[in-house]
Amino acid sequence: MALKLFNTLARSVQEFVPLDSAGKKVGMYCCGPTVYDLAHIGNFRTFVFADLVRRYLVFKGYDVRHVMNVTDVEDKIIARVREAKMPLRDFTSQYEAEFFKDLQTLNCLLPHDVPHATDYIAEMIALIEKLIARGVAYKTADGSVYFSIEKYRGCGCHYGQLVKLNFDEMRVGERVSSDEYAKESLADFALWKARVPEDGDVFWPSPWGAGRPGWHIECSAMSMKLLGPSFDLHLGGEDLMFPHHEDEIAQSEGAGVQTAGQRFVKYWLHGAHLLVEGKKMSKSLGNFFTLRDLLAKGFTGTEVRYLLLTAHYRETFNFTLEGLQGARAGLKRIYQCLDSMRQLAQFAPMQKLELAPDIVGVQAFGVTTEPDRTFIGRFESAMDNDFNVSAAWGTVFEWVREKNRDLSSGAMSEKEASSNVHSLEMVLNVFGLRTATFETTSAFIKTDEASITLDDQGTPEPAMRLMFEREAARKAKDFKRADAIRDELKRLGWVIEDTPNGARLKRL
RNA sequence: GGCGGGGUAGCCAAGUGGUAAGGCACGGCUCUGCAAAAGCUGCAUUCGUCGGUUCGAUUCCGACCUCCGCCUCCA
Repeated sequence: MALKLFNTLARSVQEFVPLDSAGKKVGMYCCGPTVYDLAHIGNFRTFVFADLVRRYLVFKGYDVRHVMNVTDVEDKIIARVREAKMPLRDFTSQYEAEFFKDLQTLNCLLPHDVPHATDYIAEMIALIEKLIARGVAYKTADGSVYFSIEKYRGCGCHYGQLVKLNFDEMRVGERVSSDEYAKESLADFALWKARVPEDGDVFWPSPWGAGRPGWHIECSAMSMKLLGPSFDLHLGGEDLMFPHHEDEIAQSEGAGVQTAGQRFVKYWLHGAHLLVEGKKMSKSLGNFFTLRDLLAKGFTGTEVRYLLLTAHYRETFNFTLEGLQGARAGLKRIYQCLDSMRQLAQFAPMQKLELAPDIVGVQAFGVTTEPDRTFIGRFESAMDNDFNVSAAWGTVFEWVREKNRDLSSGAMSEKEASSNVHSLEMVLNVFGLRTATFETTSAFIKTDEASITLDDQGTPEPAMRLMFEREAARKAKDFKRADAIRDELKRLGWVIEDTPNGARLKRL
């Protein structure tokens, strides 16, 4: 089955065919964070989507190289650095650390490369020199360098590939009075900005004098350095289409480094923004959420991730706390099913957060079981259709109901359970949601005629003791006592479930 | 003003020229000492409005209403 995706370049859905002649290697670049503040939930929608794309490509058998930049020099950062009176790196590294912490909470795989803009100044300068040499960039009197849209278009290049632009409204020769720089045309954009006093210590030497890079050049320089002048996928939020991505194309293709007939990027994917409670996020509306805000409300990264992955990436998504509550319930349903099947298949407790995105097989009874190909196939054809996660979840929930039915009627063998666990974990792994069951299940008492055994998964002593006491009370038909213990456990944050095989303790 | 994306049950959200997936919430039932979990079951004669094409449209076309995004700060 072939993956089809919406390529902004073509404004249509296209079959994904990697540039690699072997059809195996895939280069993927995602515009990363600008580290001047904590990232918000909207930013993470984009990064979680990128992570999904990567995981799905790996699932499809591709060898993916994922690059995500960190923008650590830029106007807003410089302004904040001045306020904070801190060295640039000290300032940006604190937000960068928080960003990666959040990314991990959301169970996003670390990109293979995380280039920092400030580490690639030399590459940017080299690229700018190439652009000047080819006549599509020019230096101004103050020592800045601009990209000339007019010259670029003059060489037969197309500016306006991702968005339709109306050049009649971008009159050449006009000046924006607020712009302190002297560029030839309004549409031109800065490749290199000459140093100004407000920049403080933030500047680098260059052939045109001290200064700092423009906003777009870093992505061109770093992506081409790490993935080559032509690569497969470039993703980012929809707002980056113009001007950021458009300018990236201009700079990268304007340098003439691609081989004939090749583009800078073959497929551009843009994720839609999200609204919070139906409105654009803003601090004054009180609907501005960082990940830590949501964690403080008692939600987990897993739940947030799941919610972000329930809607199609090209649709505006309305993020609400009510939705998050619903996400919790839905996810719980899936994990409950997985958990019961694991129990039946007698798997060892799940190991903590595993970062490898590929899952080859699940071990049970010393053998690797085969997944349910029908289910996986349904999931795959949904995802192949431009990452139609809603349809994919539909197949998952239908399958879960079917498995629950088998589970309760006793129609599922241990071996089938093992295969089903394998199947569900493969799918959950693509969503980056494979790892969370250990958060819910913690202890299980098996109550045979002869003995009581405990399958402990790190449950604290008091909860376990109460579970035993309740089990004893139930055997003695002292239900009043048993119910009192259940309430007590609830106060401690545990819910107890009586199953045909014994009691089970779960985190609330 | 230009360009683009939407409006599907209480909420979220797929989808198709042939009569509306899935999840959450809610109600009933089964199971249970009681619960929980799970299962079964009920829950949009209808897909923003009005026209048109068609044997048939939520799906195609047109107009309108409305929400949102981008138009050089922005995931």
